[in-house]
Amino acid sequence: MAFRAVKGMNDILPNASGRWQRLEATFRRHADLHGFEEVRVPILEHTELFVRSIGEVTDIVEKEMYSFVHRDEALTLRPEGTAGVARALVEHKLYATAPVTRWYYLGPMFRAERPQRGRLRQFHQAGCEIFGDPGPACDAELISMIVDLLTDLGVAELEVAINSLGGPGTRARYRQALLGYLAPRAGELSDTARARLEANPLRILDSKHPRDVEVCAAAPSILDVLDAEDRAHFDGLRAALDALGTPYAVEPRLVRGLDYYTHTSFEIRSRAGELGSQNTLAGGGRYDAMVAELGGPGTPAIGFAMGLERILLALPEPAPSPRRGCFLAPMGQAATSRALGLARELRAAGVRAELDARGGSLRSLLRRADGSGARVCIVLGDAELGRGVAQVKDLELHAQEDVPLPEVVAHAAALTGSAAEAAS
RNA sequence: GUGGGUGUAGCUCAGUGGUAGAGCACUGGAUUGUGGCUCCAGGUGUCGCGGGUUCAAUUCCCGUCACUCACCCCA
Repeated sequence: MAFRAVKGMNDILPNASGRWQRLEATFRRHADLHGFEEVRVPILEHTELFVRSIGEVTDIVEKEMYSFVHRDEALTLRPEGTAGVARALVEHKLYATAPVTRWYYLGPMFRAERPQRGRLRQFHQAGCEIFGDPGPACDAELISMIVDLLTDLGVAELEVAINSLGGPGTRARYRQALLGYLAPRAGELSDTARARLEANPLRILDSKHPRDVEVCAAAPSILDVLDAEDRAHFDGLRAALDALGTPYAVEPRLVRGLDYYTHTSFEIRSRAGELGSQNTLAGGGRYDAMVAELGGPGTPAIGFAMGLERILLALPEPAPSPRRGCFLAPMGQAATSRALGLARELRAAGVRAELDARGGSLRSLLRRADGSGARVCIVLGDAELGRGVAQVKDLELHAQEDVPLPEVVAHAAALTGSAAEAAS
């Protein structure tokens, strides 16, 4: 094998693309139902955009971005979707057009991490962003939408975790409190956690390292230092989730790795399917400061992204797809000529039609027809041509009949059920 | 980036210090034109790559690469 795909960047072959299409269609439907419209932004952005929005000392920016300089321009393959979408909002001044903007996006993201189950270097996210609504009702609606969407798809064993990171003042205050607790215990922390002590102590809270978990168990909770406004928002979120009937768990140590979150942050996880330890299906939160940071007016915002590969891993095995369309099996030169025209007519009538002109015995032709997944096989040999008919076989019902050539299209359309779809 | 596991047919895997197998898949056939089940037949492998030990390596040793799981991180 001379060439391989780049590590961590997988092909999605036709045997899987059907599942992707269903997943994407379901996401689009739910997003549309909630009033979101699709926005498509570039995969490549100026490196500085991600540094500014995601945060300089985050792992993503420090070591996971595909960055390069091209003709004096520092560019980066997007590691997440929110920054580009927020940039587009500001660049086109769309905050001035409507008080609230609801956008969704879909597409590949890139992070240079070591691949493992549920973690790729090129992976796909679908996400929604709401600009201009300070919440917390819309925060809850977003979370409930994800739960509905995943449930609709068939993902089992969902759990919702929520937390509040408070506003900027709260965050600074909590940072000090946490540092006050952790610094004296630095010796008990893991190496990575200790290294993070100065730069980003909050991140130590969601370490999975047993030592860190133990140390953090008794750490002060951010929920205890929320100010009145933060608390009102968080209480409002909980009340709205209760009103929606969406179960959740409060996790005071839920921090997440992007610096831009304020107030609400959340994660949706599952233990279902073939998910490994990477079991966060969707995550998000409020980022009230980002739009201003990118040069726009102060605009509250919230959003989430979900990992499509992970959702696919969590999904149960799909039912085998039903037989559909026609397989044309001509035998001989004259029959092939006739079949060519027939196939074109079928397609014009909205019937999926596959022509196999390779010839062979009728047995092998039928085997191929069967293997193709077609509902109907149209056999056209010298005997049929001589009588002006085609043999139309229903591969599912094991029924067959000779049909006069002019009626074959209508007959096949009826059998495959394609006519109605084509007409509507 | 750190640690563990695994690399044999298209796929899933077995196997042995003496140059390799099964199942599935694929293709063809089973009274000269009838699919799925059944039966028969058919083929491919640099045994990941490089080096070492040995009369002899797919098997043992070292290195390397790839894949994979976990940490880390996050979707």
